[in-house]
Amino acid sequence: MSLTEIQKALRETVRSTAAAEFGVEFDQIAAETPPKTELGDIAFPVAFELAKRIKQATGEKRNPREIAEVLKTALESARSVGRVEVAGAGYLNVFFERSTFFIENADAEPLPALPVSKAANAIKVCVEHTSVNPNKAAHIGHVRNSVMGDTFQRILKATGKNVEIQNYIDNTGVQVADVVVGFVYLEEMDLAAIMELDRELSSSGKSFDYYCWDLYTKVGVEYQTNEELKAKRAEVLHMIEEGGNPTAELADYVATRNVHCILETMERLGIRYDLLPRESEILHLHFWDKAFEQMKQLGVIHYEKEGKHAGCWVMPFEEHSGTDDHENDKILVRSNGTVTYTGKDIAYQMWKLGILGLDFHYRLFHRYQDGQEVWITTGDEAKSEPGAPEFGGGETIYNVIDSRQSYPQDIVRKGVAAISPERGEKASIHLSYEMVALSPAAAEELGFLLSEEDRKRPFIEMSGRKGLGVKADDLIDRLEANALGEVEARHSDSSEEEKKFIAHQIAVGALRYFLLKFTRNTVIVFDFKEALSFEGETGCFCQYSAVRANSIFRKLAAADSLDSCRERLSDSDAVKTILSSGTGDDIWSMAVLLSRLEETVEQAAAANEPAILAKYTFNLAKAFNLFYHHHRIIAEPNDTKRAVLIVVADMARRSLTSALATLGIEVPEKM
RNA sequence: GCUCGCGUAGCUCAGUGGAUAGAGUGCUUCCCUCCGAAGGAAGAAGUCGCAGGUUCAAAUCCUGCCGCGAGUACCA
Repeated sequence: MSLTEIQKALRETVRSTAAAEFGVEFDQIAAETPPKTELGDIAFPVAFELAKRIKQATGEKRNPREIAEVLKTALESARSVGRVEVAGAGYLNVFFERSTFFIENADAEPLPALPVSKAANAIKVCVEHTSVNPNKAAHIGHVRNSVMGDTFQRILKATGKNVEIQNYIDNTGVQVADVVVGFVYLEEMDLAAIMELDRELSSSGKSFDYYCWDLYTKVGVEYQTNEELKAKRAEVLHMIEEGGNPTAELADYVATRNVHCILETMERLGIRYDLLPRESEILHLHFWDKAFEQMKQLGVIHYEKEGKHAGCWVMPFEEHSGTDDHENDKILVRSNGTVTYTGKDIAYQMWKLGILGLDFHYRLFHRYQDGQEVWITTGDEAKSEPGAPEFGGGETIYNVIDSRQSYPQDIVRKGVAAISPERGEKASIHLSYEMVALSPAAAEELGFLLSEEDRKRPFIEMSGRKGLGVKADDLIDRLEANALGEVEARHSDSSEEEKKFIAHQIAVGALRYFLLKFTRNTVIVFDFKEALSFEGETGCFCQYSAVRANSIFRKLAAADSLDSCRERLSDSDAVKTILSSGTGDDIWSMAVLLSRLEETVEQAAAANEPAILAKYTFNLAKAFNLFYHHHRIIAEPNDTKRAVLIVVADMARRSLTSALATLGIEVPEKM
């Protein structure tokens, strides 16, 4: 019986006993982990709650301790339970039957569902993340989005879901238009010239997205004084939206090149996608028209004849104002007949949920080195390619979008729920997160001049338009260089290739953990020293702990092979003695902690919070370091105890490796 | 104005109503003849923003206030 199963059974015991003995129905049984191993393995503060409910129901006053005693008897007869204590005013502290649990779980998989198969009965969910405007290189703020989304999809897969990963490409928006304005009107380039430039850049080791980053900034600066240039933006945007003209062709080239660059950046971090849905197709395949039709029919939106919004199609939205004068109704179709971004987003969300009644056409966009495919949407049926999986139609849709967009996300969720009340708002989940900002010092370190006012601010928002930000590839490069220095100092005898590979794994671990250790609603104020650190609460610390654990198994004597150690556990009395001895608590608490991975993953999935798993992983690594320092594992003289220690070390390294893999972090061969 | 988020150790942050509020970092002092020191041990460091309330029990829930941030477009 795994820990999760035991917990489930115990909760059920409490629930049914409360119902049978006291006639009180519980839906949620609170359970907690006691602060110390000596206080038990799982605790129920449920007697207090019961006392209150009995009083409410019957007026009868019952002593919590007395109630706890009744529950105690029931819990004691449950499987895997050693003993139960009533502590304090009425706590129920449950102690597991240690040796039974330990022997049963010695070779259990830490996460049964990893890696997940696309089983036929698995629930399909969609996760949209990254969605960087394809007009420049990704910066560290974008990476927070991608790492969050990628980690969350790994967590969902670990809970048995069939996950589809989408990266939305806004290839017809103003940001792309701005860079196109730069190319055409500042650089005076046509498509051929841009393709030539692209070739020159790649042959000199420079990247297209970095070039666009600078150009985008240049356009932004120029707009401030050049009204004529600014007027070109609307013109260019219109051409791009319309399609089928040289400007649109040029824009498509620029956007597609940037998408390739961003995919390469993310691949460095182990982040991949299944599908790239593009805005151009949402426009050209008339997704909005279809959604519009449904919304009109269902009366979700209405045409405004007078007032502030005269001539527009609006959706009522009162959440943000106390008034009922409809001032805050959301406009979906402007008075000139064009659709707003939010309108398009509702149509797109409907497609994701499989309730739009339209589909994209698809073609293969990219194949990763190991053969995994990324597909992209196309509006031209003739260009669609065979072999595309079925996309969209998720049971639940997770959108990883920063918290500044929670207002439009609210509207999308409510709009979609109004069209499909049976699915409701629960089907759309906004995984919001706070931005990555720069400390004033970090901004100056990047060479930006700050005003007096800015210098006093707690942080400064990154801005692609201003070119203010830490580019993802730059930071990964720095991390890899620093890690390589450390690897070289320790393993000068390894091959260059191997050293670089290890440095890469460490760099990815450092960056991913750094972005995951903060909870979603914490603004990360970026600090170079902290982000580049390999000490303390870092990915590197967790990797190092797993590497040490692995090294134990390289030095194991033949007689102490894992199999023979597990066999030695069959002497359950000897195991029992060891686990109940002086150092037994220490060994036992390690075994319990490492068994909590599955529970933690489920908790992270339920709370939509990857940081929960990151914190657990760090605590597991720390606990293993402690265990490692307290016990001589290989040199332990007692045969059974040595077997127990080796088995615990094995369980710990497998749990740690699984936890790290779910965070998208690999364990290097050596460090 | 309204909506949302935040305020916990010098700093950066964890903390599903439950037991003595915890990490990392910084600071002081130790520990490699050892299964790898990217590590470990010990110490100092707290008015959980303020004031009320609910509760057997509040950092956690409710109300008010103070401070900080974001959002509140016929932009995306």
